Amino acid sequence: MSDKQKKPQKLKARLPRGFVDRSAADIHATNAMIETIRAVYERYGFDPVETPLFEYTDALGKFLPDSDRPNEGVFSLQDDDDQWMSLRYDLTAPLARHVAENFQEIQLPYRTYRAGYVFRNEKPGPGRFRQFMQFDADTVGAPGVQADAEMCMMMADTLEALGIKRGDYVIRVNNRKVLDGVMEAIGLGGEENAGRRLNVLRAIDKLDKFGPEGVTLLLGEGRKDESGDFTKGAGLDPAQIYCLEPLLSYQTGAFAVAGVGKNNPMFMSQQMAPLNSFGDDRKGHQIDAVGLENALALGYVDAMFQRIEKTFPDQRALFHHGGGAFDGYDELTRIATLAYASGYNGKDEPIRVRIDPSVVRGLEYYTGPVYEAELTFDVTNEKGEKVVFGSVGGGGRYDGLVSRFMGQPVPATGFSIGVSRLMTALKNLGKLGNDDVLGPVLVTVMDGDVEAMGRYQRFTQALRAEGIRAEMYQGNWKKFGNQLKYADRRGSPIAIIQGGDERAQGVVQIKDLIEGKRLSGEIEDNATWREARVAQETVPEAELVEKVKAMLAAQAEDRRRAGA
RNA sequence: GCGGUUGUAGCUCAGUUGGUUAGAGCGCAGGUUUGUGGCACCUGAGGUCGGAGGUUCGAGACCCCCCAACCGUACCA
Repeated sequence: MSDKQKKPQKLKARLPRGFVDRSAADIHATNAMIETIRAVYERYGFDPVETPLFEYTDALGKFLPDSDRPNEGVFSLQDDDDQWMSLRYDLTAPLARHVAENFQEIQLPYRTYRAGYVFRNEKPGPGRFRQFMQFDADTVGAPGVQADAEMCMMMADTLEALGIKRGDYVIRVNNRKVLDGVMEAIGLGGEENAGRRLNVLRAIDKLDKFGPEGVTLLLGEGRKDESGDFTKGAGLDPAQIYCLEPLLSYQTGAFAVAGVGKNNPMFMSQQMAPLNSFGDDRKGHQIDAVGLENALALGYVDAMFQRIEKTFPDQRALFHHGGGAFDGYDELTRIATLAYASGYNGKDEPIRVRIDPSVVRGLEYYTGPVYEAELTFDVTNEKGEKVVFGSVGGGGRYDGLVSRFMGQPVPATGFSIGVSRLMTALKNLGKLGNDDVLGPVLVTVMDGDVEAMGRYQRFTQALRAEGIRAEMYQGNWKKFGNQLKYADRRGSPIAIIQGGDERAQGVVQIKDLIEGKRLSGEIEDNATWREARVAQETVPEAELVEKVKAMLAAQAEDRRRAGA
């Protein structure tokens, strides 16, 4: 031991990586958002249900506990009976467990919603946390695509209820059967190719990030990123990539020139005259049923099928009645029809539910339609850069998830809204209250004896009884300046002051802190400022509450005018 | 996991080719003022210079290893 005494190392105050503390303003804003979303879901006839944050690990997914750590990606711990438990990473798997466990009591179709935190043990990034809130809605026990179509419409309604304008968002819809069929056709079917299929889906999923060129590289040999790091590709050959190309070149407004001939479908950009694209009238009738844009999208899918059929002629069964890819196409057509019939893609308004074959979405358990809510306006981030905000929620059909727990098939479809992420977007849109919560009226303490304190407390309670936020100063009352400083920092609108002089006369001082702050700009000298006692009124004790009410009302009116 | 960048006070950052006791602004605390917010002035607290080792008479700086954060990439059921 040396003579030099080291100071004891102070504990470092630090938040775990990927977690956040939430401020009062944030909590108020979140509550308001959740209430808005909830109202929409309720209107659609959905009922709430709540499940706990923990589930047995095996109920959550395909992962099974092995060694110390059951699996990456989830937070897990071992119960005292050695069973592995995990924090939920989404709200869908716990719902499936709930339904399976209470199957007797639940009336199908079961329409339900719930909001809550989910946890992912992953590397956090900007806007990505390890704990975040989701708000889900699901319909369990409804096999038809009308359930999926309704989910898309409800997502659209929800975004609009939150103040996002039509045209500033779009619900993009695809069908896993289409992607699965396409991959099967180009020789990626079967259990032995599961890994490659996953790689292909992952590559396509990065379309918005890397563009068609980047994804083409990922489908083939691989791609080098900015830092020089090389990402290995899916290893497809040129013929296979040729078949997948249409998925990559599809974009908002793109369409296929199917009519050039079944033997030579072409894919062109949106500048071409759209109606001419239907050289044969086989698709023409769809415009009346699904609207122009989705008719084009469906035509595009059809044209892609033709290209693949031509390249792999022995796979043609997949793309006709009874084939998987055709099923997917057919379901997409029906969703588009339902949306159009319900007025969701009106003639003179921006499209809301858009068929888009490039949507991949959640890689594992989806079995049919998948959908994604995307914001389409530009967002400026903290660094002043323009970024595309992208997806704020999504979902799809998961017919296999409940039946994992039971012997019979239980179809289900549902979606999830990323509450935190959507809130960031709403902030950027200015749709979310920068309106800070008003601080409490502060009853200051001039004298610290019990009798005086009792009076101050009585004032405070009288204000509270009228529904006014109020508090008596709880800090060191001897420093009076600090009391007003405190009120100022807290955003208190009004301070109540009663010292010995006022007490003797049975009056109180009511100080308008907001008006006072404004006037302080006009006073240079500190002494003058202190003497002036600006924006203060003296009223009899009995009129305290009424006067405060009047003053608050006047302040509210000022704010309203300034905001308008 | 892989690649790159960066680690100095609560925060944002200076710190010269290696040279005495590591600085500033903001914030915080106290005071001018035990009856009035802002502004001003005065005073003070606050540092294992991310950690360990090495080179050197001497390291915040140079070298090596480790750690962490950030960005990109991969994974994200």
